[in-house]
Amino acid sequence: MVAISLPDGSSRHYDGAVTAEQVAGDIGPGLAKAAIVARINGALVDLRLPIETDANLEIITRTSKEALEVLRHDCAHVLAEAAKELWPDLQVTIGPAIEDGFYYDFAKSEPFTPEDLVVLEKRMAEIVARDEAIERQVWARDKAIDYFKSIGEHYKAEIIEDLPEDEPITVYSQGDFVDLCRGPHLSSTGKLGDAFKLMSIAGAYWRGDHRNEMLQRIYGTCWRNKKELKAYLFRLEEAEKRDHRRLGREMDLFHFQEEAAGMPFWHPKGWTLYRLLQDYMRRRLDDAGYLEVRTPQLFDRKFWEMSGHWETFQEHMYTTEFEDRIFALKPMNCPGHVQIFKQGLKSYRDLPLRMAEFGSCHRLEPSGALHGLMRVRAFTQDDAHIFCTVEQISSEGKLFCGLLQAVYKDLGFAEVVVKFADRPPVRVGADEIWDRAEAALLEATEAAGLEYTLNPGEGAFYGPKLEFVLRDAIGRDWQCGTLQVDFNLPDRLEASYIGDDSARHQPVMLHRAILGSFERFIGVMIEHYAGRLPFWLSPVQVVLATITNDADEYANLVAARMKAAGLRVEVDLRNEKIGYKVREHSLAKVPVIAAVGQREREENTVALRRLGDKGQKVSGLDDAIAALSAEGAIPGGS
RNA sequence: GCCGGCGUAGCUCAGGGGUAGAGCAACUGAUUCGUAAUCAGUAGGUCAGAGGUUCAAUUCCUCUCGCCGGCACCA
Repeated sequence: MVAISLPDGSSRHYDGAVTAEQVAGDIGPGLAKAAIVARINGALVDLRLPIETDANLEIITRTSKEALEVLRHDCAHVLAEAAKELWPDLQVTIGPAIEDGFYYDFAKSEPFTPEDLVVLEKRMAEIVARDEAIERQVWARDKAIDYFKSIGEHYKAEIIEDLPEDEPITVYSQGDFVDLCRGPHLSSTGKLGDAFKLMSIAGAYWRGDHRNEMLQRIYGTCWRNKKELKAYLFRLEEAEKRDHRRLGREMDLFHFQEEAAGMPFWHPKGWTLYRLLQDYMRRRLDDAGYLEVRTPQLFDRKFWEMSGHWETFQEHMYTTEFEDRIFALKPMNCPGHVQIFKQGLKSYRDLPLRMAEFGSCHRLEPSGALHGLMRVRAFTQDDAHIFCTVEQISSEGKLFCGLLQAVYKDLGFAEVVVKFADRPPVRVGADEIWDRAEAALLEATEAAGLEYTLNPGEGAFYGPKLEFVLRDAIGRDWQCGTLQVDFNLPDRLEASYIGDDSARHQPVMLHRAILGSFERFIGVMIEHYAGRLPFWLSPVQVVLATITNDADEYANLVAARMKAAGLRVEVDLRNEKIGYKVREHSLAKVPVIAAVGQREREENTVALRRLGDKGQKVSGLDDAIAALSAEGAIPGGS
């Protein structure tokens, strides 16, 4: 007897082994049809896997969340089958489900073309229409290796060779296509449906290692139904509209050009935004007891050898040579800050010493890594180093987490995820110091009320770190802030302080940044807000648009008063219709358009139109100015 | 850096071995208008750069640079 317990608490009994497919059929034909896979005792398995002992069973249907991953994985297999049919000489490798879809990596001598995607997609639809049964088999290791070698699938054979000895080799077949796979899979290709689409062709290294050969990756997306697919494609279009590179041009914030690849040119409006953010950060840091400094851009190579950066990052540093010496543009600020710390003798009474710099850095990033403001070669960090004792790590960490949360909140990011990265296998420092540092950092995180996930073994070689990840308005994650504990650099650069025991001690250095870099953070903000920045950060807060020339004088007067109240105002006196002006300034994402005509002039009012609103609100001039300047106040003020 | 794609006016894009075209923007003029495009006219280009093939190259080929999609990298 096999007893199958179902999620509703009921159970069914069978004389012998049974499959989830049979159980679903017994419950009802509708369920059998909708079934995708089964969850047996917590693990997802094929519908046709025999259940031989008592078990908890849940039928996963198309509508359930877990179905998506299976559908996507199956879609990858159908893609592989289609590719194999169309190009029998290519080799298949791996093809997992990923967020929003799947990919499959192929080894093929000729590159795929965009037209190939169309042909592949058509063939995939045919395979779905064939409704081929998908069958699972367990093979002996040697047999599997021999088989895949015999059909010329050397990558597959390599994967099997590297699988742990005790891992069962499961092989799935659909039609003539046989693939090594852990599963689970649908019971037949017909269940895949038609809500999939091939998206792009890309290159990818075999096993993710740049020393290996490049494979050709095809990305696709797959959903439970056409409606979801359509919604996803729409979402992509919307995301494209908020691309900071596009908005940067449309809003006239910045540009790039090839003579300075990866180094932004900030236009007046973009620089206004940059300055507003910097002023805000500067005040936040002042209030939090940081001391701002400025260090040189160019250092003798020997300096970077001492700090240890030359050895690792030489290739990624800009250098120049004169008087037989090599100099490098600073790629980071830490060693410079240590030099300031080392000036004069420091006492334990000086600690914690919080040293901040809006440090301009240059890194020779690989050409393929550049991406708008998100990855640049010239950038400015909101960098600071806290020199403190081991005992102070916790309290300083907590203070920092609090500051970071306040800043993110002011900048409009409510969701912050924290990753705690602890000691890596290769590291410096005694284990007992690591114990204390990790404990202190964790304590600080918890005390700050931040939720965190563990990132085991991912800490820096010199100490544990926290990574702060922002979630933006459309659900994308951006790692911006960081807090790193460093035992190494103070040692290498011989920083010390005199303790209360009159002996020399080595300070701990906390590296920390909130924005990460101004450039990248501004990029993230532009995308988060889709260009519609908060009022206090808008480069132009109000445009005064006249309806006819009769109102020119009044418009200038209103603008002057608004400017006097600290608002950033532009005047549009052009001889254009108000509808035209509204459209233009709306597209430029100006938050408030103040229209003035004869009526406003006579009544001493302004007609305020908010970006995105349909109508406008007429208010008295004094009220409007008072309200707008209150709204424009920089948050977090003391 | 690697794989693939792309590079034509400020922007979005069409074209194609016989030295270029549209819409929007710009400029000029008319219009003075009440909330997301007023009308007309004018001007605008070493077709990314350098070589090569050809009687002739923006078009075909090679290289370089840049950008885009990924991968790798990210102190």
